Amino acid sequence: MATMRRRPVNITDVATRAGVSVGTASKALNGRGQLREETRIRVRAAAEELSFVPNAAAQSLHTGRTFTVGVITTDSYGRFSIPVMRGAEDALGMGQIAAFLCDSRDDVIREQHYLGTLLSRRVDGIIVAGRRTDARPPLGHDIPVPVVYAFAPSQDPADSSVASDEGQGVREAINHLVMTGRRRIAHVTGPRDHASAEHRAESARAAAAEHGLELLGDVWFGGWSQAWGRFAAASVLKAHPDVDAIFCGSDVIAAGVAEGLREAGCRVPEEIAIVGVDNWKIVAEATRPPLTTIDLNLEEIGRKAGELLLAAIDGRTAPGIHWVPCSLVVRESSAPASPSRQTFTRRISMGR
Amino acid sequence: MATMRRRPVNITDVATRAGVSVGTASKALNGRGQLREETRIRVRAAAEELSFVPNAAAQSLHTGRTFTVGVITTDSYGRFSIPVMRGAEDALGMGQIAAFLCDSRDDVIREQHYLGTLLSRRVDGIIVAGRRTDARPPLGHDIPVPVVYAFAPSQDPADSSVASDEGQGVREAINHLVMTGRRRIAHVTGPRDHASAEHRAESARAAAAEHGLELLGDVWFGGWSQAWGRFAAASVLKAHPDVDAIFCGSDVIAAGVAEGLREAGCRVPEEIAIVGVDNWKIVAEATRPPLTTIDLNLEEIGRKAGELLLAAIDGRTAPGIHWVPCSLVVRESSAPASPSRQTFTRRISMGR
DNA sequence: GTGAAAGCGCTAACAA
DNA sequence: TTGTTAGCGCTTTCAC
Repeated sequence: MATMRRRPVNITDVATRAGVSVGTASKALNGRGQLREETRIRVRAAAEELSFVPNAAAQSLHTGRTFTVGVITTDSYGRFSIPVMRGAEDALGMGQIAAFLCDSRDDVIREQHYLGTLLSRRVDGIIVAGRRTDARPPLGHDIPVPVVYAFAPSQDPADSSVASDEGQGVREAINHLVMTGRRRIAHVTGPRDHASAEHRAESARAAAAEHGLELLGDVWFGGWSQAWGRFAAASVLKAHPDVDAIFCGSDVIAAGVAEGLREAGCRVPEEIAIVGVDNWKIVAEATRPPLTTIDLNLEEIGRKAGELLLAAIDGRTAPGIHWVPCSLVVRESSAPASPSRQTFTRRISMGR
Repeated sequence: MATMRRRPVNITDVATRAGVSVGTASKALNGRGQLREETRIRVRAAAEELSFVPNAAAQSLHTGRTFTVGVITTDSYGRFSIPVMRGAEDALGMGQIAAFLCDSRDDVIREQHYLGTLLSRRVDGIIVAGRRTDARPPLGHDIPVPVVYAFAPSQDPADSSVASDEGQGVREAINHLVMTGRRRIAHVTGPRDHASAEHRAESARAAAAEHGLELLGDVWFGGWSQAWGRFAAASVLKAHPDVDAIFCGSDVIAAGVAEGLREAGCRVPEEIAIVGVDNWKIVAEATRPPLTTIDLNLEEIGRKAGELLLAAIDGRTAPGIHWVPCSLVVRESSAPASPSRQTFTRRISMGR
């Protein structure tokens, strides 16, 4: 029930109620000092009856710590920041430390504003969760509390950052395709001027080269949309009728590719395998067939960031970028084609 | 750059630097009292040089206010809570008031834990953002700060809640379908035991009845998945070949229905119109054709909740459920069928 | 074992 | 116009 506001219960109230001094009450509640067991119990009972909740602000005035961290995210939509934050929360001791979530909406002014807000609240540290995978400018200079960058690393190598090892993830995806019998691999991805697209493309080229392969048509840059995926599927089929796998720069693109292939009468995964990136379940699991995809392990990134922040708060800083490996989540879209079927379908494809 | 932690600058440092007393420094910085302009400037300069940021905890000790509110969400995924929170933030004065975001992960224990955390931080108020649209148990009894429930209203009518007027939204959707020439409307939705599904279904029945219509096959309950939408599309077509509109309980279901219809060779919107619920853009805009859908106006709900909370903090409580109207977002999936084409397609459908 | 008192950073009332 | 002081809620010596 929405109750009338009243002066909060403080430790003096508790002490009075228990018939002791505030000092004693404090000791009793925090289990410090030498107290008679009976007293301790009496104080605790009084606190219970009055629903006493200690004032964290007053405590922090003393300890110099607030047991609060700030999380600044540039990702309004929350798809990246929520998992990161959740992981961070886990690391930060199951809520022993609370988190201020600030959504900067990718606006520098807002970000600085929030930085001020956080500093005035004397947070013990700050996690900056980005949306892009390319490095970002540092939050500021001479920030008096530790800062850890999550997902989007800081451009300053002296900062602590946690990032996804996409190179390794992409390599695993390509290896997986090759090991399940695919050799004619195309790569369909986002815009050429997005660092993450370019970076994944470079990794894909390198991974293919390790197997003595070249990507069909090098890289198909476009957009992050499902529509681009559909369009690209048709284009790739036309230019390379013998394609047997399409590695996509995102799950959304992959969903579009799956749709495009299906409409072109192409069977996935029998004729062509698909692999995406993100493991965004709402997309990956709803696609037909469900997508094999690279999970960026966002929660793990958040957890690692939380751990690094805790260590830094504790005085043990660890500058540089800490890479978190990706995991390949295998679903139906990349099931190996059986050899016999493979030959059969290949012929079909060739004749298209 | 990650800088070494050091004792934060306090107002005493500023005062010393400016050669005045702390009281004077306080007045200068807060623009209170009578001061010589020159002094004010000197103090401000000192504060600037030292990068002084006032300690909000110490301030709150005095004012009894923290200018901080808590937002407890049960929605781990963030799809509902993020827009709500963003709206709330707007209302809370563009960051003059900061928000603690606590993700209870739909767990009562966690929720109570966070409640304690928030109360110990002496938040000025709490917003509880739910995921379901049905009423939820109150956060607790005798909570010493105002609480406003957003999206999922409280079961206690004495509480302040902000909810989506889904009945109105559904009515608008059905009216839209009827006004664009549809008369044989089916309703495909989530599980029968979900309050929001049952509630939307009831509204759909009532709205249809206002036009003297009955829903085809009453209501098709199932799941919230795209797969159910696909399956349902086929079922509805089979049972009612003359269906000319399908109103879906969510955008995800609607996406499945669209897919199912397309695969059955049915053209949308020429033969059959589709309307969804959520205006979840990633789904609604990616569907072919893009979905007409009911927007629950989550941001507006958050904004309203923020306003109510501010008023309540100010002593002006407003118990009861405050309904926020939904908006119908019209896209291609419900474009009116041209009369001639309508006749043509009808015949096709009948012959299937 | 318990109480009294100082002090954390800040503001506001009062003194000078 | 500026300085001094009490006190917000709490913890922590240090006396008793």
